[in-house]
Amino acid sequence: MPRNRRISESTVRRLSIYYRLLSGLEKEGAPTVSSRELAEKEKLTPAQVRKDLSFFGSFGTRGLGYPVRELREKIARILGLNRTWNVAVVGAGNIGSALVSYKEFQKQGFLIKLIFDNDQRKIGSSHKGIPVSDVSHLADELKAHHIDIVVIAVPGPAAQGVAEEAVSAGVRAILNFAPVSLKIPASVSLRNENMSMELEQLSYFLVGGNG
Amino acid sequence: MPRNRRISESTVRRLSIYYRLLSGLEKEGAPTVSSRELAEKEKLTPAQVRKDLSFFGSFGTRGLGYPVRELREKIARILGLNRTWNVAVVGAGNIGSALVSYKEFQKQGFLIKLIFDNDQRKIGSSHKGIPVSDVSHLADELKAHHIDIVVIAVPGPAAQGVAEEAVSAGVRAILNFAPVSLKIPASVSLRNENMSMELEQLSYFLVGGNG
DNA sequence: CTTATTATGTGAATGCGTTCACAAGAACGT
DNA sequence: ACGTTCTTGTGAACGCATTCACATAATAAG
Ligand SMILES: NC(=O)c1ccc[n+]([C@@H]2O[C@H](COP(=O)([O-])OP(=O)(O)OC[C@H]3O[C@@H](n4cnc5c(N)ncnc54)[C@H](O)[C@@H]3O)[C@@H](O)[C@H]2O)c1
Ligand SMILES: NC(=O)c1ccc[n+]([C@@H]2O[C@H](COP(=O)([O-])OP(=O)(O)OC[C@H]3O[C@@H](n4cnc5c(N)ncnc54)[C@H](O)[C@@H]3O)[C@@H](O)[C@H]2O)c1
Repeated sequence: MPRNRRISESTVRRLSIYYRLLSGLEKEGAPTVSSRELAEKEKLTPAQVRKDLSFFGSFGTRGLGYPVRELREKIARILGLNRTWNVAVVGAGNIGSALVSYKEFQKQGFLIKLIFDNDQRKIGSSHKGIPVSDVSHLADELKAHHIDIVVIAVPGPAAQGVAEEAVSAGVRAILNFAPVSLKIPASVSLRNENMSMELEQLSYFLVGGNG
Repeated sequence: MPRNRRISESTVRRLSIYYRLLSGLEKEGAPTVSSRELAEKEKLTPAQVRKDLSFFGSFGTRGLGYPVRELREKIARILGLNRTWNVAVVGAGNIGSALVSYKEFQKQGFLIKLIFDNDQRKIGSSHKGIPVSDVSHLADELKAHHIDIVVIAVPGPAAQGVAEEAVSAGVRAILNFAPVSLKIPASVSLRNENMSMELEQLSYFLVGGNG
């Protein structure tokens, strides 16, 4: 059980996948699951599943598999899903509104506490019970509400400024929907969600990789 | 210039990044750009940039760099961005509506031609000039309109069925927003956009990788 | 024309994630 | 109790992506 070792990004991504599978299995009442079963549900190999889990300990029983409930709980702790996180969304536009409307985030413990915009017509109105605040108070509000994660859903040109404000307020995790490369300290975790890029990957596949 | 060779997914993803950077540089009027400059704008090494581009040919001039306009056009051809693609969105909910409202897709050549839903109240209404069609005619309409890419924005339980319909209609590329693992033939290109997973990766980082 | 400078293109080296292969452990039937 | 079956956990082998390092070439200046 090589704890403390650096875990690869791919492994962490797959932990999310296992977590989702295990949640489903738990609802179905399955007591145990084998690495083979988990692998078949996604497009993985049993060895991959076992190796991933082995980085965090030995959770399985030889000849039997992994205890569903226990493993799900263990992964929840590893991923930090056994608690809640305070989230703020910046940009009350199409994407921002969609995110706020999405109930699953709250159920998973990602609590959207604040929404920001710079449009006076939107400020003061409310989305799903959460009032839209003025982005000019961003840093102060982020601090006051102990926001852990900031979601950036503003137009590209505004994204860098928002990111810097968030960082200055002590935020250590950003999910960015704007199609720009944010420059922030390495100590802040950044994930980009670039839908255009996804479409471009599909396009590349469709043309077969040559013009 | 090792053409025909299999290009890694990471390389293709970075091509999208280079394309965006080059588009910006072209607007600014920059005639050439070096691998070092490109690398600095993203978080890459110059060698990475050169290696990526070398898979497709020799576009640069030693001592000078790459011609911005030419390289952008070349990458556009490689990624299939020098043409248009017909896109259909299935699910006229929060995400589906956000996508349809997003003008940039059209500018990039991803033309959203059809929207589908199964809610009678939505069918017949229109989003941004595109009428919402009944999903029960999905396969026929996809064929009739020569749809290249299907975006799945329906609730998880409905996603697999939509994917199968799309595949049966000959669609070869799918962008899936539902948090499920779609089972489709390997000949169909699939990209998943799972926002919950992105938040979970951030959460993992915040807890430091241990419970 | 020569030298200094800059920057590409690419084999070779490196590093890292994935897969292999098997010893070891647990359950179950006889 | 014992053999059969199943499945984990993991060192080792493998393969692929990244990085290194340098020969090559173009430009510009003296
Ligand atoms: N909608 C999509 O489907 C889609 C797809 C891909 C990428 N994106 C990206 O997501 C981001 C948001 O897209 P959208 O469609 O929701 O845009 P939108 O225009 O609908 O919303 C942007 C919101 O941000 C607000 N805003 C602008 N500047 C601001 C600032 N400085 N501070 C705070 N708020 C500010 C605007 O008032 C608006 O309400 C953009 O960067 C876009 O490129 C969107
Ligand atoms: N909204 C978000 O921020 C968000 C975030 C993460 C993931 N997602 C995922 O994206 C998907 C869409 O989310 P949403 O928020 O837009 O949901 P939504 O409920 O707003 O929209 C779903 C739409 O699909 C339609 N629909 C349902 N079954 C259908 C079927 N069989 N055929 C055609 N249409 C059907 C519904 O009528 C509705 O209009 C879901 O799978 C959700 O889990 C959404």
